[in-house]
Amino acid sequence: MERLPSPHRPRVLAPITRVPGLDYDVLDELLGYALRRAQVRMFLAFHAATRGHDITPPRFTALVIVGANPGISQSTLGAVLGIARSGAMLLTDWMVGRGLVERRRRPRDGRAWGLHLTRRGAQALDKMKAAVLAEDRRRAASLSAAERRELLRLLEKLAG
Amino acid sequence: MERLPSPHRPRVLAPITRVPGLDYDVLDELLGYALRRAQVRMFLAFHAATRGHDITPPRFTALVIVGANPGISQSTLGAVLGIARSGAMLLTDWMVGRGLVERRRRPRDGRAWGLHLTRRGAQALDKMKAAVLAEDRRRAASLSAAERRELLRLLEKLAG
DNA sequence: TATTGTTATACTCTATAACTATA
DNA sequence: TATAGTTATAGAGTATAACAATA
Repeated sequence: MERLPSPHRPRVLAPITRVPGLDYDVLDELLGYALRRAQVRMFLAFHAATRGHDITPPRFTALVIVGANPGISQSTLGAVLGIARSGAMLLTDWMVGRGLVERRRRPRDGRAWGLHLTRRGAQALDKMKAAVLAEDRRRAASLSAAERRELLRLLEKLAG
Repeated sequence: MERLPSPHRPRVLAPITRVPGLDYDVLDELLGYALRRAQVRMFLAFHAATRGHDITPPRFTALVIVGANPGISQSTLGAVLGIARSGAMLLTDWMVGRGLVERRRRPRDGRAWGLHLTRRGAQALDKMKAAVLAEDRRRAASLSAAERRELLRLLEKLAG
């Protein structure tokens, strides 16, 4: 049962275009502001790549992490995403409700669930990964391959 | 009248630390994900620099833009921030309520307001700009000056 | 005691839509 | 007709707090 997008769902960030003739003052010297603008652009790439999948960056991240780390707990998933347990729970509910992930009881610890991709989840994720990666590269086409690698390196170094 | 921070206000993003021993799969190859992590780090810098000011990145951006472009309209301000008119209105209400900005009628166009910093707003903004810029640089101290410039250049190129 | 998952609740941000006044 | 501002309303995302089950 495909969920109809409500009038409020599309929620695509507008591209933050520079308004001509305006003075941006100190904003032009702030890494934080430059990061924000670049991130909005890459979010639009993400959105274009996943159109019609009802997916968001946190949801995609969660699926990738579950896929690469089968049996991970909801709490650890929340730690990866930097959100509270209650949020990780709602996110998991969404993945389970979509039939992409299943909760399995852990043999050693009756408190925690282990999360696993379903067959359908694995198939859907493979397609999404390819599409997102391709679009991420396409939107960064204004950079040379060397510049792209250098940007990734500097961002990693900055994020710590 | 200083507004008391409700239990919900602090709302500081957790630093997205990499969980050791976990496989991040394709996320490590995505510019979008690297940008997000770096941006969270720089947001924490912003938060540290503006502690106690009840300020957020959009509010700071708005104040800087009004300061550097006196007489700007709410709609244009919204365009800079990439938000709808209604949101620009609430943002302006906040600045006016804080005594940082005032709305002045325009002589030529009775529809639009012109936004201007108050004397108090100009003083507060000067302090904030200095603090935010210093902290932005401090958090990027893991980069050399040349790397910082190169990162800014690449981000500008990417954001378009 | 500490941790995992869960539920209930609250808040921020932003969107859409309809309206008023002015151009 | 078009634009600026305004108001009302709705939804997504995430937080805190309290609780039960398990460790």
